[in-house]
Amino acid sequence: MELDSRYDPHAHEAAIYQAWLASGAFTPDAAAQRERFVIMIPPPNVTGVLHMGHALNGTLQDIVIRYQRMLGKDALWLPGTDHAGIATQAVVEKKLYAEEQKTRQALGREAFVARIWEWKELHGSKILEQYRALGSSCDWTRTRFTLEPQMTRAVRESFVRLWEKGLIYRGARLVNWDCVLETAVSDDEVEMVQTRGKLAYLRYPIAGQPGRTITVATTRPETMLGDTGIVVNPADERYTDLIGQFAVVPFVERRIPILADETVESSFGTGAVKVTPGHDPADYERGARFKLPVLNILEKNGTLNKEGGPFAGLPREKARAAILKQLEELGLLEKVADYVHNVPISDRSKSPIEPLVSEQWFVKMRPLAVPAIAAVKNGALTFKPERWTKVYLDWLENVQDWCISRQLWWGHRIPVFYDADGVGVAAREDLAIGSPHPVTKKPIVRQDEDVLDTWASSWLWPFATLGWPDKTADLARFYPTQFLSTAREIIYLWVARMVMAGYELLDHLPMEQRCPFSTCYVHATVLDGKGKRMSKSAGNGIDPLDMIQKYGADAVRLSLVLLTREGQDVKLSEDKFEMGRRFTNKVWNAARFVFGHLAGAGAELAAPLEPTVLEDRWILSRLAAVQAEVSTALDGYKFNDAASALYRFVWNDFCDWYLELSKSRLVEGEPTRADARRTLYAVLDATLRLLHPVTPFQTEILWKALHEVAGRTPPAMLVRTPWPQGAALRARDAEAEREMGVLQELVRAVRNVRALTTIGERKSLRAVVSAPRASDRAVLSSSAARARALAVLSELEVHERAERPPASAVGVAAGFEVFIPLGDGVDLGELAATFERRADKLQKALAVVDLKLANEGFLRGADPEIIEAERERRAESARELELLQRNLAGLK
RNA sequence: GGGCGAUUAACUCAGCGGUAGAGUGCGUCCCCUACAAGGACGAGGUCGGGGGUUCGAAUCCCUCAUCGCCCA
Repeated sequence: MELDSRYDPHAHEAAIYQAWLASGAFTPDAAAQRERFVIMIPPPNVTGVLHMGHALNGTLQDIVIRYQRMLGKDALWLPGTDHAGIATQAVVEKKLYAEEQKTRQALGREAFVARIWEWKELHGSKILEQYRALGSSCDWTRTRFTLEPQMTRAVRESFVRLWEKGLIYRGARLVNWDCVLETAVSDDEVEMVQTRGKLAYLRYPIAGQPGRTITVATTRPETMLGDTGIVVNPADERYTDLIGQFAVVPFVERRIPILADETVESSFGTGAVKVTPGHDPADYERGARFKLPVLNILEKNGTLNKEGGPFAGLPREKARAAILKQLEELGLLEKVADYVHNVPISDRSKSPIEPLVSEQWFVKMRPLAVPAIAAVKNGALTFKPERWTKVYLDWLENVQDWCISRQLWWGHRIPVFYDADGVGVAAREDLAIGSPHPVTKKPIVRQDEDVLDTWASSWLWPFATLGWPDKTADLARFYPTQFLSTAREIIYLWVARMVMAGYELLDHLPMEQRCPFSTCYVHATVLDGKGKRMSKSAGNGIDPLDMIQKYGADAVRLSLVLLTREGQDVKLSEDKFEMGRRFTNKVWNAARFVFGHLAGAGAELAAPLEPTVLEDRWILSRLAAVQAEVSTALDGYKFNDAASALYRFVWNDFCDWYLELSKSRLVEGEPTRADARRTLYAVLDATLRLLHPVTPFQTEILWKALHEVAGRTPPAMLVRTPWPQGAALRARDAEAEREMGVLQELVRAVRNVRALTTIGERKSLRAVVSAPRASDRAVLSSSAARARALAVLSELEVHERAERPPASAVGVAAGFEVFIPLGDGVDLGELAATFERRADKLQKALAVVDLKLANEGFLRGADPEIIEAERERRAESARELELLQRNLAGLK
């Protein structure tokens, strides 16, 4: 295979992905009886497009699943999408209106839902295709959708079970109401948007005290029509005498009580607070405490209803303006001040949410929360990073009942059927109109119109996707799962609910097997270069597909992982992806080099690897070290540690030193050529495996090429090749690492001299080393050829003690000097300046160490090894300082 | 209002009790048949401020400041 000198991801990615699919590598082997490892994808919205958060999360999951697969586990990453009730309905509704000027009502429920399905079939797999572009090794044969028939069965089963246990009830509650889409929406579909608004100060006359008023401040003046009380802090002297009196709401002339409430903050507004239980969550609670009536002043579309008195029929914005105007005319508007506050905005319609009391279905959450709380306390569930445990627990310990009904058409229709008296019953199978009500025996007249919140299906995701409620083979084999990676904002909405559902519904399993996943990894939030959250509305997003297009999927994956430390947010700008591209190009070229020298080596490679040459022993030792580092990191989901260890190994050890050292041995006739080739082959082989979870495409291509050039048939695609471990690796070799360290010091010292004088890079030099330590001399003598090659030396003399030849430059390493005779006319000024700086630093370091070693407390308190290390360090520094100072004079 | 996190080189971030590190950027030099998307070398930090614990603090504790996120 001829390889370009530049890595071009586009030339290969699509074909590689197809080959993976064709090989069936992503589908766990049905016959296998191995340990399993399962990840359920957090299902993205069908309407969604891949954003950087998905790309990061997808990368992390893919790294885990590929690693586990290579470890020999039966690995399953199950993909799918979420029907995203309100979002999807809104998309199609908008499209219908834009293209045909039709409302969904005009079309009718059945036809409209059919339209959504059409849309879904056409566009619903887009985001999953984007996951493929990233390289995700999902088992696409098991792709799920939260609204498919199997999921509907699961949803109905769960609903009926909860119903039968009395955990589902219907009631009037305050919910987030979207007046445009005319549905309740969940808290997560509401965004708090900081808004410059107005704070209006309204005067309410006091009943029976003509001329006297009490002033309340509000950002939503129109809600005054629903006021049923006023509260003041009992300690607030301004209002003491008014407590127990009544105020009169203008326009509707309602008498409302003035009550004492210690929770009122006297510093806000006027210290007197109007209470509108029908249209404000805090007031709803306050009203409940004081048993104030709940008044609803709004129609479902946001216009004022008959409670609005003179303003009935007006849309809320118009009512607000009209009320302010009329209050002003009546002298009841004290003032209007500018005020910055948070306004709840519906994500879907972008209209302000109105808290509204309406009849909804609820799930009692308290009983479900109990085992979910126990799960983290008994270790069945672990969060990473660990601090998210608290967020999870806080929510569960204060959990509110869950409003599961939505006034939408797209979703799982609530399986409750009513008789003529309105008595409802939940049923697993549809009850036909006219059939007898199972309890009352009267004919069924209708099914509930509402659908369920999307989370009421996605909370079943970890097991409904495997066939539950049926006891399928998949369910038995793959539940519970091991790893869930998700965004922090859905810890309660989704994570906590899945845990609840697992414990509540998988009652055929013992308690310790019910938790749907054992590790919940909360990944970083992706921010833009300035530290703001990426969002479509802010327009500061970076499209991952653009980046994949530009830099390649591997580069995007690697960059994301290198940039994201555990649990910390990541600031991303486009240029960051260069890092990944450079690295993939580096790997590519290193491999090209190896391939170039492996051609025709087939027979040689078959011999066992018995390294005797220093650099071979050294690189194999480094390989063992990086394997251990990467394995430990991945076992602990420390993606950044794994990627940076690989980055350093490939670039700084393998490319910078090993490949350079191998060059002179790869010439025909060199005695250690076969060893070098075998080592190159072994190291590249293992390195590709170690890199594969992070950069799967490129390593797969190179894997194939490596085997081709070696004249071997790869046993399998890299994707299903074992992780290098055990006997596949050599043990660490401390002696080789030490010796290599000495060689590297010499080479650096010579290069340093070249750079700081005008000698240049290529001129061959004679070098004389003065090395008092026998161990250094031994290494340098036996490695003279290596040193000559790397430092471009014509000659290397090694002495125990050598005098500095006249007119020579000098390099100083920790334990030895290297003299380079130059003849006259070479400027050594810069070299001298560097020596001075180094000497200066060493002197300071020495002073610190001396202070330490003179400190009795240190000698008494510190570990003996630490003290020993400090003494060695002192000696080393002193030696180096002496060498620098001795040579400094001669350089001037 | 409650909670969480961040603050280390010009930038982005590692390090989290015992010699301050990387990548990018910057400067100088180098196209030698793996790679100029490269190589070599170098400059550059009183680890946000102030207290405390300790023989020893970027690292642990307290406090302040600034920025960000979540919840109410």
